[in-house]
Amino acid sequence: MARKTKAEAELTRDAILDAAEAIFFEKGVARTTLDEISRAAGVTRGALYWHFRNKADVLTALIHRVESPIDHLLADIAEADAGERDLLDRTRQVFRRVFEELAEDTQRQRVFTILIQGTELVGEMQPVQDHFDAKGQRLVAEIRRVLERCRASGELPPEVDPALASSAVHAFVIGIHMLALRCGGPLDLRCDAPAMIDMFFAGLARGRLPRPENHTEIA
Amino acid sequence: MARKTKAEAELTRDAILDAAEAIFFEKGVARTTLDEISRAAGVTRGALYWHFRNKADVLTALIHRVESPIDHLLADIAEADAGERDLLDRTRQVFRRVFEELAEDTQRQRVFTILIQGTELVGEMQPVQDHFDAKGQRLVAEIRRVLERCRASGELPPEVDPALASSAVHAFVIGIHMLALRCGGPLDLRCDAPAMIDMFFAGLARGRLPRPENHTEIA
DNA sequence: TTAGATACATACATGGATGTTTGTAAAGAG
DNA sequence: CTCTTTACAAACATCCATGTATGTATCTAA
Repeated sequence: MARKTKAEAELTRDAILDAAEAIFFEKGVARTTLDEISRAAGVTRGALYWHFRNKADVLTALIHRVESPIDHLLADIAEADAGERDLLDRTRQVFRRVFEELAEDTQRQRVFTILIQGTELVGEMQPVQDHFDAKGQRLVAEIRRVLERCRASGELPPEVDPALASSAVHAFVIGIHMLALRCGGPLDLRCDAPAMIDMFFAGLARGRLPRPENHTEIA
Repeated sequence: MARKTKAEAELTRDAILDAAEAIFFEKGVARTTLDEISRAAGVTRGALYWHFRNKADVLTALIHRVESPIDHLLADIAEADAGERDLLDRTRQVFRRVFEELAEDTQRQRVFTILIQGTELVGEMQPVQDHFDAKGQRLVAEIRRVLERCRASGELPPEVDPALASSAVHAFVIGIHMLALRCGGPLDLRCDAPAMIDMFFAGLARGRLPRPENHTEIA
């Protein structure tokens, strides 16, 4: 085969990564073969093994293509930290921007989705995934009804949107699960998680707590 | 081989599930072979294939062993909904209990960890996972410093614990990513995510917003 | 008591993905 | 201009996990 120039070689490398990103995204990493990737990139496995050592190497290269958003966050926070006034509000804006920028960057979205994909539930396990998703939707709907009643009764301030808040509760609960259960999870289920729940609900109620004797400690 | 009685057969089935749970937990689903599972259970693959159709069937059986915590949640919320007063506070207690009970149930913890495991980063991808974990820790530390300054300056009420709140922000951000990026993600990055960030920070500040003109809309 | 079903173990058949090796035509260095 | 290196393609070797088929001893029901 005709040897390519350096620029062309870099082009095929990118093509391989693009193909891997697309196939990993829709089939999951474990169920994707190196032959599929190279074939989708218009080359053979020979090319792939020239540029990468194995599948894991391809994946790490994919990750390195999108600069870590946490780095981004850290830099922005440091910048916000340098200012003098409205520090909290500027930090809020930093976090807003993280998601606004992620919304524009579909490549980063795909790579993150690949990394997040739990247990490769795609394929044979798809019904399980769908089942869990449906349960989540029902949960959000229930919480929303509760929060609407709370706002009507004045337990919740009127500026809190029940629809948004219910989704927020869902996200919060999911996030706590992630941090507590995933490897190196720095969160303690017994102590941190309940305290964080209290904090979140106190924030929703703007700090207006009900009767203090109603607070149950761990039995 | 001597045929077992029904009770004994059910025992080997449980042994297979126990073994699968342990090995899935430490090696991930994709990198675990059915031979490992049956061997760890003290039987051969013949027994496994008698009780289950394939690996996915084993995994679904594992999931069904722990009743869905979302069902739990839904039931508890419905129960709380039935009451008359302090609805918000009782809902808060329901969510507290979810994590308190999860903390006691190590089996459910393992199954959930198996399901959550992202892209089977175990094995060759472990350094990537560790790298991300470290980044997360640094992020929490930075946020904590910012929140401490905010509390000192009065932007944050004194009852908000910066250490806890920083971890909460982390969990919240992770959860939003999950809901927005994962299959069937019901969250919109452009609209919902920033709004939820605003809501969270407003809750931290107990609704005390800074200058309103400081709120940036999506550029 | 016996015929069939059960609960496995064992052996086999197969594919399919990986890693490696070899071939090769052109690029690039001197 | 040639010699080496590059950037792959193509063929090979190998293994390993899966699925299935078969064997078989016991349980169980009639």
